[in-house]
Amino acid sequence: MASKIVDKILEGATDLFARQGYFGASTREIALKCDVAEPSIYRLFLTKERLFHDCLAVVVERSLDPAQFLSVISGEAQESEFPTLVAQAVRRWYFSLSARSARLLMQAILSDNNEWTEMAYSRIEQTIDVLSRSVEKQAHVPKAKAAIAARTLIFALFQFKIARSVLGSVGKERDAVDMTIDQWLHGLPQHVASGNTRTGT
Amino acid sequence: MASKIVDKILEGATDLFARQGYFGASTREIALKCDVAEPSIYRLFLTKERLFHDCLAVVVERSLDPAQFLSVISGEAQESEFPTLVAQAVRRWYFSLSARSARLLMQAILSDNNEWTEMAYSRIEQTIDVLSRSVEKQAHVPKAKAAIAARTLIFALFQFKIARSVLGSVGKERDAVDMTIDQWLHGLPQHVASGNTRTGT
Amino acid sequence: MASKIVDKILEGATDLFARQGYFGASTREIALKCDVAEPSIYRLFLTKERLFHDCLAVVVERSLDPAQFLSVISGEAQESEFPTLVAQAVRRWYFSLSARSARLLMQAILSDNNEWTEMAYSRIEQTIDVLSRSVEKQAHVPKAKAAIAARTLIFALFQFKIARSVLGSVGKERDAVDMTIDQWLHGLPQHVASGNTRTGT
Amino acid sequence: MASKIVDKILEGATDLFARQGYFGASTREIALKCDVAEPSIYRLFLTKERLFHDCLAVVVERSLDPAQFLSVISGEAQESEFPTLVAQAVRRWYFSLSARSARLLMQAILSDNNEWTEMAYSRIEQTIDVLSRSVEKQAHVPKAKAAIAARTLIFALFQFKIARSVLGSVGKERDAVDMTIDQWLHGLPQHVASGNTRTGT
DNA sequence: AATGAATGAGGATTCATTCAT
DNA sequence: AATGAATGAATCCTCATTCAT
Repeated sequence: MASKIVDKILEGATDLFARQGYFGASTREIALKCDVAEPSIYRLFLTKERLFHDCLAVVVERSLDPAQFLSVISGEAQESEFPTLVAQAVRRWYFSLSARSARLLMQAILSDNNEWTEMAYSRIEQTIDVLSRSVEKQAHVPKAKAAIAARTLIFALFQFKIARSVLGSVGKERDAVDMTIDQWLHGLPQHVASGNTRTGT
Repeated sequence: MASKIVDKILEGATDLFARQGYFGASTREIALKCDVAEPSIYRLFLTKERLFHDCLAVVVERSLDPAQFLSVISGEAQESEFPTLVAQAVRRWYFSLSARSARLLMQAILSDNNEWTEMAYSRIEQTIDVLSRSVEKQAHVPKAKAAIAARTLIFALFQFKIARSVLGSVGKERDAVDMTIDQWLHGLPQHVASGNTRTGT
Repeated sequence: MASKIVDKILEGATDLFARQGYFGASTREIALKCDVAEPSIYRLFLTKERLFHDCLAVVVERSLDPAQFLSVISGEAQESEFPTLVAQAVRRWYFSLSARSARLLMQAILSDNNEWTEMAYSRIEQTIDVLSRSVEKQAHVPKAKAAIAARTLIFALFQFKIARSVLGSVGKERDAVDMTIDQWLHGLPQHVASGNTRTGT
Repeated sequence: MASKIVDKILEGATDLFARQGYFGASTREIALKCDVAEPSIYRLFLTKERLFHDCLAVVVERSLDPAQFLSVISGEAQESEFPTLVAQAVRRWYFSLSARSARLLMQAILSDNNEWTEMAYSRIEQTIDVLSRSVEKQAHVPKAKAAIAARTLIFALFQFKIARSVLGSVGKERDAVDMTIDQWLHGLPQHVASGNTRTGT
C-alpha cells in the first residue's frame, strides 16, 4: 500500500519530466500534479535527481525490452519465417513505447547527466544488438552490415516516435511503421523477401 | 563591429543551450561563459526566450540547408548517376550538422515551445521532402514508398548524429554514414544499383 | 497561531509602504524588517501587489469607519445636540486614523493602480456622504451645500493628518482639530450655533 | 538653445514622476518619453534625485505662487471688497495648479526625502500664511482662528485638486471651488458677508 | 553636446530542500 | 506516514549609472 504514493509520484513526475525536461519541471509542479505534498517526494526519493533517475528506470524497464524482442524475433512463440518474425518483433518494440516514454528517454539522452544518457541509450543499443545478430544469422548478412542495418531501422523508428510524440499527430502511424519495416527488410543486403509481414500485433 | 558581442553571445549561448537545454542553462552562466555582463544579453536579445530562438535560428540557417541538398542531389554541379548524387547530398547534409547543432535542434524539438519544435522539424522535413521527391523521380519509386524511405534515412542519420554528439564518441563516423547510405540505396524498392557512391566530400 | 506571521508581515509592510511607497519599499527590505524570509511573503501573499492590497485593506478596514461615524453622528449612544454629535464623530474619525495609515492611504491614492485609488477614496467619500446627509437633515442645509461643506471639512482634516504624519510634528493637534471643527460648524449656512462641543474623546 | 533639451526632460520627467512617483518612474522610461538618450539626463542633472528635485522646483516655482496670491488678495490691481478679493485670489491660486503639479507636490510630500517634503509644504504654508494674515486684518478675526481657517480652506482645496487629478473626473470643478470658497467666507468668525464673489478669472 | 554600449547592484519571484508537527 | 511552514540560493530581468566615441 505504501507504494501507492510512490507510484502516483512516479507517474506524474514522468509526465512532467517527459514534457518539460529535468529543469523545466519543478518539484512543486510535480507535487501539485500528483496531489501530494512536496516533502513526500523527498521522503520517498530523497532528491529531485533521484526522482528523475527512478522515473527513467521505470520507463526503461517497461519499454523497449530487448529480452522480449529477442524472444519474439527468435520465434520462440511460433514458427514463422524470418521476415515475419522481424516485423513482429520490431512492431512490438515500437508500439510498446509510449509517446511519453519516448520523450523521457530522449530527455535523458540530451541531459548532461552521463548516467541517464547511458541508461537510455544502452537499452536501445541492446535491441540494436539483438536485431543485428538476428539479421546476421537469419539473413546471412555480414556482421558489419547487419549492425548498420539494425541501427538504421531502430534509430529511424525511435526518431519517428519522438516526432509523433512531439507533434501530437495521429493517424497512419501503424501503416508508416509497417511500411518502414517492409522496406527495410527489402533493402537487407541479401535481398530477403519481404512478402506480407503483417501477422497480428 | 557591433555584432561582435552579439556573435559572442550567440556562440556561448548555443553551446550551453545545446548541452543543458533551455531551462538548464541560466543567463548568468551564459554571460559568464561569454565573458559579458548579463544585462548585455537583455539589451541585445530582450529575453532569454528570444535568445534561445535566435540561437536556434542561426543553427537552423547554417545547417541542414534543404536548398543546398536539392542543388547537390539534382546534379546541378556535376553529371553523375543518381546513387552517387544522393550519397553526396546526404553526406553533405549530415556533415554540415555539428554535434552541438544537432543537440540544440533536439532540445528545441523536445521543448514545450511549439514555435521552436516546428522551426527545428520543418527544416528536417524539408530535406526529407526533397529527398523523397528525388527518389520518386530518379528511382521511379511510388510516392508513398519514396516518402517512407526518405524519412527513414534522414531520421536514422539525425538520431545517429545525436547519439554521437551525446556520447562524445569519435572514429568511424564517416564509414558508418557511408555504409548506411549505401545500404539504404540498396534497399530502395526498385533496386537501384548502389555501386561505389563515394566521390569526394 | 498561523496568522502570527501574516500579521507580522502586514505590520512591517504597512510601515514601509506608508513611508516609501509601493515602489520604494522592496520585498527584501520588508522581509528584513519583519524578520521573515522573503519567500514567506510570497507563500502568504503571492505577490508584492497583493501584499500592498492587503495592507491597504487592513488599514481601510481599521480606520475611518463610516459606519461608526454614522452611529456616533446620529446620536445612537447618547442624547446630544447636533453640533456636539458632529464634533464627536469627526474627532473620532480623525483620531482613529494613525499617521501611518494616512500615509498609506495617500500612497494608494497616488498610485497608478485604480483599484487602490478607489479603495482609499471610496472610504473617505462614504464618510463625506454620511456627514453630508447629517448636515442636510439636522442643520436644514440644502443638499448641494451640505455636500460641499462636508467634503471641505473631511478633506481639510485628511490633508492635515498627512501633513502632521509627514512632518513628524507633535503638539496641539487636538486643539487644532477642535478649532477646525468648531469653526466649520460656525460656518454652516444656517448658522448652527456652535457652543462648547467638547465632550470626552 | 541648450536649455531646449533641459526643458524637454523636465517636462517629461515631471509627467512621469507625478503619475508614478520617484521610484515608479525609471530613468529609462523618462529618457524614452522625452525622446532623449539616458546619459543626457545624467549630463544635465547628474542624478535621478537631482532631476526629481529640479522638476519639483519648477513646479513649485510655477504654481501656487504666494506673492501673486498676496498681490491679488491685497487688492493691488483693483478696488474691491475683501470677500471678492479673497475669492479671486483663492480661485487663481487653485486654478494655477495643474493636476500634474498637484500630484508631483503630493509625491514630494509623501517621499521619504525631507528636503522635497519641505519644498512642497513650505510653498503651501506660505499661501496659508498670506491668507491667514489677510483674514486677520481684513475680517478682524483673531490670529489663531484666522490661521485655522486659512489652513482649512487651502488644505481642503489642495486635497480636492489631488482627488480630481487622480480620479480623472471633469466638470463642475469651477462651481465646486466657488461654492467651497463662498461657504468658507460665510463661516468666517466675524460673519463676513459673502455676496456674489465671482468676478472674472 | 549627445549617445550607443556596457555593467554592478539590486528588483521580484521561484527553486530545491529541510524542519516541526 | 504525511504535510504545512519556512528558507538560502538562485532564477530572470531591470535599475541607475558610467564609459567610449
